[in-house]
Amino acid sequence: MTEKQRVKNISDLARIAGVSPGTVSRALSDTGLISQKTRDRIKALAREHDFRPNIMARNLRIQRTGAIGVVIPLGHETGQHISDPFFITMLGLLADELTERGYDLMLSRVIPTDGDWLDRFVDSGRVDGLIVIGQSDQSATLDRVAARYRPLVVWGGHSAGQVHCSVGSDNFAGGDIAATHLIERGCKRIAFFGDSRALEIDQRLEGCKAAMARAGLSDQLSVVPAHLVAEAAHPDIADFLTSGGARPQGIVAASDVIAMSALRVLAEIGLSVPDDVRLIGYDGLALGELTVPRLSTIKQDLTKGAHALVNLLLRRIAGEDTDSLVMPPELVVRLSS
Amino acid sequence: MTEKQRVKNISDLARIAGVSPGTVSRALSDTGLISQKTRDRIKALAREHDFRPNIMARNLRIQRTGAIGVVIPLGHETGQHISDPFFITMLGLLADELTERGYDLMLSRVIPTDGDWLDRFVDSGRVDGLIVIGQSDQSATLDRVAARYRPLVVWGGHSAGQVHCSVGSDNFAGGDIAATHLIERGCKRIAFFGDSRALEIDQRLEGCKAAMARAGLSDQLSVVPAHLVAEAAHPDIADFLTSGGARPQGIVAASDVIAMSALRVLAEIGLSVPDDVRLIGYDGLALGELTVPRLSTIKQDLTKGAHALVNLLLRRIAGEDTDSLVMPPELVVRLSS
DNA sequence: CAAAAATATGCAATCGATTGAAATAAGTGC
DNA sequence: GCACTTATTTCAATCGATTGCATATTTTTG
Repeated sequence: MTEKQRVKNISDLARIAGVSPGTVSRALSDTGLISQKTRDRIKALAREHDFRPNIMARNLRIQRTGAIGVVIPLGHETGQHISDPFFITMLGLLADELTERGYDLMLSRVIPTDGDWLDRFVDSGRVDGLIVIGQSDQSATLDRVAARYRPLVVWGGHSAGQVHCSVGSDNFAGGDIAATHLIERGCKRIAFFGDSRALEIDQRLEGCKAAMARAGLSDQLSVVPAHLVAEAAHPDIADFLTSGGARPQGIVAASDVIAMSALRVLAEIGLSVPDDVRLIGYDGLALGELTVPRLSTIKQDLTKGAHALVNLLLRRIAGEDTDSLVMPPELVVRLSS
Repeated sequence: MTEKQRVKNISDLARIAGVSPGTVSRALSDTGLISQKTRDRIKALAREHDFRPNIMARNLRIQRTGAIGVVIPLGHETGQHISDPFFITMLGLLADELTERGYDLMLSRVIPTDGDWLDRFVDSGRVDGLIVIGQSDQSATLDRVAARYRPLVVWGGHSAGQVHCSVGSDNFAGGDIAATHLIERGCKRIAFFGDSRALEIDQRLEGCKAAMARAGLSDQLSVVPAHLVAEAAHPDIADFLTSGGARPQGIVAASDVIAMSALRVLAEIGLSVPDDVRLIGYDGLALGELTVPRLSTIKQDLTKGAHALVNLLLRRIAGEDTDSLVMPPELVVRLSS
């Protein structure tokens, strides 16, 4: 009650407690060595004056920030904003994982204009480690930085010879599964919607191609480089579907959001899903449950992914070297295919 | 090339340059006083050794962190995750605004279990200011903390006598507009989908009630406390619509995501939108463009909102006192109503 | 009961950049 | 060439917590 003078640092508290600052520090941080009695007394005192040690000073001294950077590079996208629900899902999961482990999450969206964006972040000393969500078209940059900066993990595709540590689903397999599924349902002409400049998407496309080839339908695949951002994807898709070419019987969308765009365009031009056109998305977002018809999709286990990302990162921070993780994707058949 | 010894601090660089650390500091930070010549020389040297001043030390000395906390309290929600695209949209915009102004964004999701969650964050000294997205049911906590901690702004509803500084749209007006719109289209029985424990949602509901009262339809409004989280909202809505009560002619959903859930349930039970039931959402998310039929909604200008949040926060950090901002919502009529 | 061992606390250097005041160098006027 | 500004640069204290080492206090033990 009688808050004579605000206790602003460890020395103030030390004075009040009649001990040295060092003792207070040790007492508060439970670094053995201090008798139970004084420890309790100091802790009580700290609570009473609601004193919390200054984090910046602590960070400086122990040389860690307690924060992990989460970066979303939007290299191949001209659109300004992160509008893909995929990101928030991943972000929410990462926030959970990191919080649980006592780390803060520092968010940064980046539109890589030069090859320097990642270096700047890494060297800023703001974070103890970095999680990059999606390679976009920045694999080279990621590899270069990963070679000198250990605590870096990436959500996304895995490619042979890649230097950086990545976690993701097997995009090639996913693309293959998606196309195979459509083929099994009788589709011959298939369109792939997605911009293959991004690594993961390219891999999904390659998977589709493999499936088509196996079925002897290689020449039946059209590729539409639809934007990831919903608003931008719409015209891409509309142009393709109304351009008068042979109408696809099946569509593999590189993300659930693109699939939703497609769903709307199809409705607008009066095609029924799945009767006229079969459609399958990619990601397995909760959103896919809300569409009409509910969206078939290739599901990535993001919970497991976020968990793995954080695990690997912490091991790397500890100095360990870690392998990439490729998780199997899962076909979820709902009503759109 | 001959990187004899890594330059890790300002003193190392000072030694190389043959000047004092103070001079290096001033040269690098463009604090006048240093001759153009040495300044250029030191900057060149810094670039050459790619040296960047240690941020933690800087922060400690100048007593600011350069980071703004963004908190999403999920008080009234039992669901575990942030799955509302509204958040990512807001988050993306805030990231833009903050980055532009040289601040980092520290993300934190909180499930308030005690009344202490906000204090902990505020006192942690990790951030220079705090943006809270949505009051949830934590208005009291927000008011209490705002009384002692200036740099705090909240996205959400504004209520008379509120202590904390908020930015948001006029939820009451929005609810009123939504209901009025449906009434004008001939709806008499109207249902409101949303959990009114959250302040903003309660205000939207009150707006609806006002509109209904004006039209002499007060007894025709049913309220369904649907969850914000999409997965959880679905059964809430399905139960209501299939419970055999009089079917509503119009639905006001408290968010676009809830509206999407409703859209799906309506499709499942074979009701057509807008022919059998008219539906309007709230938020004005890009997502609403992707639904079939495209979603009518009450649009909040989130870009302006994010801009205002950051502006007000920075003014508060500077010591100024600021008023809350209530923005007018806008009716966007698409095809669902 | 003294010596040895164990435990508790204090002391002071350290992390790395910033900044007010003091010192030095350069420039100006007469 | 001297006194006097003015422009640069250096010095040293500071931000606040941590921690190796030294010292003081207790406890144990022979």
